[in-house]
Amino acid sequence: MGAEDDLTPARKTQAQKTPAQKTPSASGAPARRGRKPARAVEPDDADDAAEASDLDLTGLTSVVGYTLRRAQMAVFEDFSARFATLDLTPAQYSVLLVIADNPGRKQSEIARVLGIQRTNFVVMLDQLEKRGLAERTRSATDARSHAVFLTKAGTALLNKARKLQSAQEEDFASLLGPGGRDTLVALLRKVARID
Amino acid sequence: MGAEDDLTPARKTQAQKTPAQKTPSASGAPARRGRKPARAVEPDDADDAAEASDLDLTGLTSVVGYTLRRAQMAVFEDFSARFATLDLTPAQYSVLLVIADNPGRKQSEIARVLGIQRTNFVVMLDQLEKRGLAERTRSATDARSHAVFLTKAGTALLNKARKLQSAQEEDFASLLGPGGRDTLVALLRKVARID
DNA sequence: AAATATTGTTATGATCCATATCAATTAAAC
DNA sequence: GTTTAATTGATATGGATCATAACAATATTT
Repeated sequence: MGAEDDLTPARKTQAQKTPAQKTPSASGAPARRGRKPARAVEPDDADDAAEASDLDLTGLTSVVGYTLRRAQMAVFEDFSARFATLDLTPAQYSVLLVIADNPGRKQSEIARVLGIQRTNFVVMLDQLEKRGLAERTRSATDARSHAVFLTKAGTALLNKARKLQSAQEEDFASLLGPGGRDTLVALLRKVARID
Repeated sequence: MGAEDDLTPARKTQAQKTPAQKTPSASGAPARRGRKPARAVEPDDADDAAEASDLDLTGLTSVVGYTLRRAQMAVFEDFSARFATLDLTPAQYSVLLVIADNPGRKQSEIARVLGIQRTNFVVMLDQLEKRGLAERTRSATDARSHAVFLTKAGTALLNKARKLQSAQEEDFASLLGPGGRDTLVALLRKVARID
């Protein structure tokens, strides 16, 4: 594929999309036809954006799949913003972490455990290798496979990344309460069927 | 402009690797964050992403972002399998649901509340309209905007979908325990900052 | 030795998401 | 009331992600 694509640190990372909400069009339009939200459990509302539109979202906000997707998008965005200075995507971070914890394993093993197709993992590794963060070495026992390691630079970058990541986890902890974060992770692991 | 895509209702619904686990019991060992599983002899582990390899994943399995992503992928896959007969993607289901609860609203409103760019929403609506599930009507008060409604067929399909969706939620409830599902949704809403 | 499987790789297409741009229309400024 | 700005729907386009087919080199099985 070649090309000197990477090195572009600026992904998108632009967040807020609902800054201003014009006043709901008057003209006697039927504002709401569905039923009211009638929300029961909601500790903290007192925000903007949410009430910006008076659309009824109650059909979705208690659906696991939908809240999962929205949460993932929000967390992904937050992650990207934090890691912009390191120019690391969430996927790249996960790769570095797994390599660090499992040095010398085959490409296909790293890819599989992360749920990445080994064919797509090739390009990911290419990029990390091009940036001098990871390296492939030929296995002595199997000439087909490549043993994957982190370079010194890769380890150094990963350590910086770990700190940013810890900060994010702490923010989750303070957002969700003491055991809230742990509970969330435990529930998600069950749903994802990892471990 | 834009070719006809395909009229074939049968999308792709790629190879399903996890054919809907209806048996949600599976409450085996909860949250083992220890070392390797020691792997008892059981190589016929049907599932691919299984931890057939003894790689160390502990660096990731307690990260909110990673577990979120894996959970979302798993749920998405499960959803797609369940909804294959209806030929509905999760995104399409969410659109139908919001339209049903908010009939007559503008495209841009529906899109915004779902976090979809209004430019991308155009194509989504095109497809739903082509299938006779939704329809646009010109607003009498504002010649720019289109009021969106479900057709009879759209309502009928949505009702079928709701049942499948309820079944999925029930499976989550039995997988995660009594209040587990509700707790998960509440936590995810906080993280996603919806409501 | 021949057939088969694994590993890394390339190429390709599909899907999703974001941006720039545009025409029609409405709202706001003057 | 005319000019200017904002909104709405739409098209085109590029990037990122993901899946599949095909292939060469090597290893394993028969």
